[in-house]
Amino acid sequence: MQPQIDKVSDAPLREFVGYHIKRAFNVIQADLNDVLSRFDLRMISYSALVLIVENPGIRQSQLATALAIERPNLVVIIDELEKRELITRDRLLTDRRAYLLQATLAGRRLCDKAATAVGAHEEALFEEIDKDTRSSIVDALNRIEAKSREDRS
Amino acid sequence: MQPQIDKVSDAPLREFVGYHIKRAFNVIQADLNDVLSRFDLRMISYSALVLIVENPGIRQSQLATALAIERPNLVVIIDELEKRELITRDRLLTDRRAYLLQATLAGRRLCDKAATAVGAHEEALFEEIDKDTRSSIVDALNRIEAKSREDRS
DNA sequence: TATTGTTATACTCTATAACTATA
DNA sequence: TATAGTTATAGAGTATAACAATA
Repeated sequence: MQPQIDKVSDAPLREFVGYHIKRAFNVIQADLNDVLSRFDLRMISYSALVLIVENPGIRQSQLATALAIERPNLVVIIDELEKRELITRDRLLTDRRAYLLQATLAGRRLCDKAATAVGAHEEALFEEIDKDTRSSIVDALNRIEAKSREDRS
Repeated sequence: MQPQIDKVSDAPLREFVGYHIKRAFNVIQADLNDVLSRFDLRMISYSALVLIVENPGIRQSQLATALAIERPNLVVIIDELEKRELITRDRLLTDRRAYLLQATLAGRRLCDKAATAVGAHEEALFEEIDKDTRSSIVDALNRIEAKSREDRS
């Protein structure tokens, strides 16, 4: 007799918290990109826009570091935001190698609208989870992040 | 005067739990792939091997569904596991379109060794987080996953 | 000599259409 | 006609090397 499976069990993987984090993140990312598509943004271009709004005059290299992506991969993202006139890219007068990034009024407005939509989407996803649980989750996730920084040092 | 940024603030992004989940997941994935590279496995091929060990006789289409990847993308993963003689791929006698996947002894042994290493790696990452907090995190993540399933229905 | 931003390129992951062999 | 697995291919996302301009 050949063995056959009726219902697939992923029990051994469910033992790992990381597995649950991956599955939840897949859901969150799909939802988020769905929300952001209404503004012609993706997760990465939205994050870039938010950081430029929050940090007027940020350099491309600083932005790449903050987004944890390589400098070459940022170029096309910045190109697009600039072409849509959501940001400006000006030479730094005291160091003409660098560009300073700033959001335009249109950029700040789009960022606000997108942030509201993203916030509503988060609230819907997390509505069953009370504030205390959320902050203990965030605290735990921050500890994991910190863990990797201490490994690298 | 041109505005310049000394220290980049990602405060607006940190408001979103999803942002923390993404950052933590990046750390977990990098660490996990590092651990698995010792066994010449990646996250996806390890997950596939675990599910084949746990579900002897699983079909490729069932495995693709469980891994949440498309059938074409599974082929190359299965090819590699078969070439390494970690799994066997046999025709189902009652439906000669389908393949049944089973782990070999070598496959089960590698899976065990890898699972031990992955478990140790998880334990190190989560050591500061007590059992109760872990299970409340897993519970919350499961609710988020369930949320997306109810949206799609 | 080192750094900022850029170009070219490659590798992984993922998604879709179309094919084959079976049902 | 529908399904299981396959092939080919294309699109994201990400990584490295090498370049021009500037420091």
